[in-house]
Amino acid sequence: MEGVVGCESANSRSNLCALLQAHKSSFGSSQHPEAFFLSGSSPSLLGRRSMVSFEDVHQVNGLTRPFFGSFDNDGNGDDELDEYFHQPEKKRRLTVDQVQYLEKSFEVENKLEPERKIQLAKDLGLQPRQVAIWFQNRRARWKTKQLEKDYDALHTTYDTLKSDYDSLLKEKDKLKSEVESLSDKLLLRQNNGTSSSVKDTLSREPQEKQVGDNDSASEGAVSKVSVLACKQEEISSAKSDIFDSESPHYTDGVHSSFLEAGDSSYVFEPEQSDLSQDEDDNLNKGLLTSYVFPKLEVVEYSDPPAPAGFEDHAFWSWSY
DNA sequence: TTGTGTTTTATTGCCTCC
DNA sequence: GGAGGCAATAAAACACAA
Repeated sequence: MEGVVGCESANSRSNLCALLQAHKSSFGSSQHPEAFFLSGSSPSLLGRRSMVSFEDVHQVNGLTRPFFGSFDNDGNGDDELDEYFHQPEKKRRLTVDQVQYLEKSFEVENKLEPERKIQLAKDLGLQPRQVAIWFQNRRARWKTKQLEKDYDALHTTYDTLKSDYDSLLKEKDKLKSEVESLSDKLLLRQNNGTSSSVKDTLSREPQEKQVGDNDSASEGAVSKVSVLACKQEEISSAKSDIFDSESPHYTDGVHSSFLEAGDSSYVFEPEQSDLSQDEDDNLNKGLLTSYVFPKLEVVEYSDPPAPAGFEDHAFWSWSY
């Protein structure tokens, strides 16, 4: 038989050992020590830090006592008590049944009111303190699991957003190069010495398109840029789900015409583009804006989420 | 069998609440 | 000031590969 008597000599809050010894001497052979703790004696007598387990009193030679029953006198008498009280302290695992019972109780309510604790202890043949410790440790495990779940969910969200962002970035680069090549073409046409002004050239272009003399590259660029605008709107709305309107990352109401800022890269990137340096270019781009891309508006977009991790982002926050 | 990593039980110290 | 909760940690029990 293994008994557990834990006495914390340094514990000023509990004079448990003295209590136990005093109580032991008062035990008759017909009275089980558990009755001291479970039959209405105030558990507070034990003090908060006390740890006295009688769970193994009935576990003689590997026989597990029934823990749902009452604490009947097993009739072993003083010898067993003596043996019990002189066992070295040993940590004992709860039985599978005890754990299952506690798990079910935990599912119902993961906090433990004093009455429930006493009742559980009674049902399981454990000390109230052991039940409390089990719940405390169980809450800690539950919390860890929750953190892992939350982390996984956030990571999945992050991966999705990142892949969306990457594909948009590729598309943006592709469109950027198309815009550049079209601008070059336009410049070329302008420099070829036509008698008409650039403006005339530009204003003629829609009619050319209407009669079928279409520049497929230009048309493609228009449609693709429109697609880009739509996608950016999607991103904007997705972002607004994450950042609130007061977020410094979101410049509410600040919309720019595409290329108006003289920088075709501003869609995602704040850095300057080479194109913005050329004044003639700017003129042409302004014309392009008013003609080729008259309705294209782009919400200014903050820096993309860093791929190397998302811990630093303000929107990754835990809530319980 | 033994070394090692993981899980479970229990303690300690600090904090908050009443 | 006592009771109870939590984080950190110790230590026993357990699992498992070599």
